[in-house]
Amino acid sequence: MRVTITDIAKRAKVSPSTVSRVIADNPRISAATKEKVLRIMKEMNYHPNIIARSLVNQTTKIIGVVMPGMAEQSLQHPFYPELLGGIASMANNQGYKILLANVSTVDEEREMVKELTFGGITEGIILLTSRDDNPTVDQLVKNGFPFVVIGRTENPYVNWVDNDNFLIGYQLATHFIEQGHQEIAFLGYSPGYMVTRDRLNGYKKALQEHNIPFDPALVIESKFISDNGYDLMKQILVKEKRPTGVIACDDLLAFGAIRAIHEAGLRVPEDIAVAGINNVPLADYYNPPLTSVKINAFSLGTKAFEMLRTIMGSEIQSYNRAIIPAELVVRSSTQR
Amino acid sequence: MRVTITDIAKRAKVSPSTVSRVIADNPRISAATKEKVLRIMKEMNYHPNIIARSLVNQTTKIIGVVMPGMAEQSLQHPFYPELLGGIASMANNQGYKILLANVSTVDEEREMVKELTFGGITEGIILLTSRDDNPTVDQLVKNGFPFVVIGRTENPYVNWVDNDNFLIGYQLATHFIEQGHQEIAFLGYSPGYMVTRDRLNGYKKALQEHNIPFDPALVIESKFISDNGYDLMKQILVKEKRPTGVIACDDLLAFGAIRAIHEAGLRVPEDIAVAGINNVPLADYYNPPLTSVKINAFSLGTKAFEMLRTIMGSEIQSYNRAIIPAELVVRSSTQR
DNA sequence: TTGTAGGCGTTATCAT
DNA sequence: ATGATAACGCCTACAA
Repeated sequence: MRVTITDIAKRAKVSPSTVSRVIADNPRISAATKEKVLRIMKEMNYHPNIIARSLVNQTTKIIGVVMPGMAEQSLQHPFYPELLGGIASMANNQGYKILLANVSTVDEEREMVKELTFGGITEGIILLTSRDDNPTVDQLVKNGFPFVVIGRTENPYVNWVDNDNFLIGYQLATHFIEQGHQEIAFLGYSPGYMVTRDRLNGYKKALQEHNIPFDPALVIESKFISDNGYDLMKQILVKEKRPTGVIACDDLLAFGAIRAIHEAGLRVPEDIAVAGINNVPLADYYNPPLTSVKINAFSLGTKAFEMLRTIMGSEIQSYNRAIIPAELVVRSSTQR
Repeated sequence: MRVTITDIAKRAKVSPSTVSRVIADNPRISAATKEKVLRIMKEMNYHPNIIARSLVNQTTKIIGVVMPGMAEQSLQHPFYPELLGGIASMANNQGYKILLANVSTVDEEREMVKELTFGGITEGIILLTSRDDNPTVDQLVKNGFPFVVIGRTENPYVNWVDNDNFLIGYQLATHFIEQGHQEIAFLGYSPGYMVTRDRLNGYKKALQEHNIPFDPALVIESKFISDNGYDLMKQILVKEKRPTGVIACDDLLAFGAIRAIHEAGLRVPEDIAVAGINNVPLADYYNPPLTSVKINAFSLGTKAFEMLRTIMGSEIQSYNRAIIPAELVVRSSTQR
């Protein structure tokens, strides 16, 4: 049996409320009893029951983090863990704990969010998503529950933090153009995911600004995060008009692409320059080192938590957006 | 204000206990009232308060996962997220939620574990650790709180799941020896971490079995997980007696080492063969593809949860160990 | 300064 | 089949 406030009270010959006051560090208590109670608490190895406290306070100091398909693949990607690290670090030193929810299907997500919101166990939610049509988001909006989305959504009534993916696409494409490229393939476009759409649009904008016609044949679709860059690249290599540059929507895609290029007897960057996005640790170690875009996932996480706190603490409704700057990291894979 | 069981009761003109019975699907209730209550619950969008329920049930359906230094670097490593995925997937479909605790210091870890155990919020704990002297472990043992360690510890009174690191070291070394190597460096030994010690011992055993003298000069120490394989390898390359093979305790270390080797104008595997451990996704994409050991982190996670459940559900004390088999994945980096 | 009593939302026991 | 009541462990007016 766990030791409770009443046990302490009995032993100290005081009332439970007195003990409670000691715990709360209430000033209206004599130094003597305070010290005595404190001593006994230590003796009996007392620890307050968080559940009971939550029930009366209506506050749990827990936030929920909902990740899609974690069990399967998402967490495999360095992007997610870094994000999580950011959230956790911020949450932790503000005394919050993180309830991690991995959901594999949209239905699961809906149910999970329902539980987390109505169940009273969670004070706020951070939702990782990048899909356009997320019913969960609409649901949360309807309930007026405090939540923040990481990844841009089209629903205007949400608080979100994200990178400027349009800018990322734009900067990458500009970088290639400045290096003299005209035929630049875009690898890993995934309709239904705003991320890749924004990036593609940025890419188009850059082309347009330099009067380079946009060629849809150079856009290769794929699932958002996947390791099939190798196959995608082979699709490109068989075409008669070979691009001189490749922008991949993810570093893993880029690595696969490079392998395909090498196998075809071509060199990177001399024959085809390649860049990725996300700047995974190994981008720097790869051969050749891969030009990429640092997404600052950790900051995305910390910012998201910060925003959530603001929302939770405030009575006035507001819809906030935060853009975490991304950073082009140029390495040998795109340098002549 | 959130809608409670009493609100439902009033509206349905029944007592709270009746509503509670409906929720619990108690058979001793008339179909009529049951249906009515159910309907009103839906109408009013009722959801049970998990906190209140936990308080009376003394059960939360939450387990804690404590990771060291997550905020900083651990989570960066593909190993951890995969582990987490395994735990989460298992937990989820058994109706458990995961409370994620990232701790950066030993003190923090101790405090966190105290809160999680005595606070009553958590029914069991999975502790990720690989350090020998973990006071937290001793503490948990002392309290008789259900917990499972991922990573072997020396304390005999713990339940743990791990790979057979001795075997991993042994198999890797044997593989090198079979390829004709005699001078095999061991990169990334880290005293204080059982993992690397076990691996080193396995390596020694293999040497011994083949009558190859053990040369301490070939063992290069480093912090457990770090990205300084490049520098470590340079230390080796300046030595007069150059090894023909390198076993790195982690793939990232191996990647760095390969870069150093290439920079020195040598080839992998022709001049020096290199293998890593953990089989990160990019091992396969690297140039050359890296021989590594698949750790099956996901299984480590699922098994850990399974074990935890067993412990939580059983009154009889027992100390269980589970070994998740690792698997040597031979690629070009060690093949002539 | 300290104690008493009521309540947070639920479940479980005992009546009816 | 249903209702009243106590309890889970803690907090907080209100009293003393």
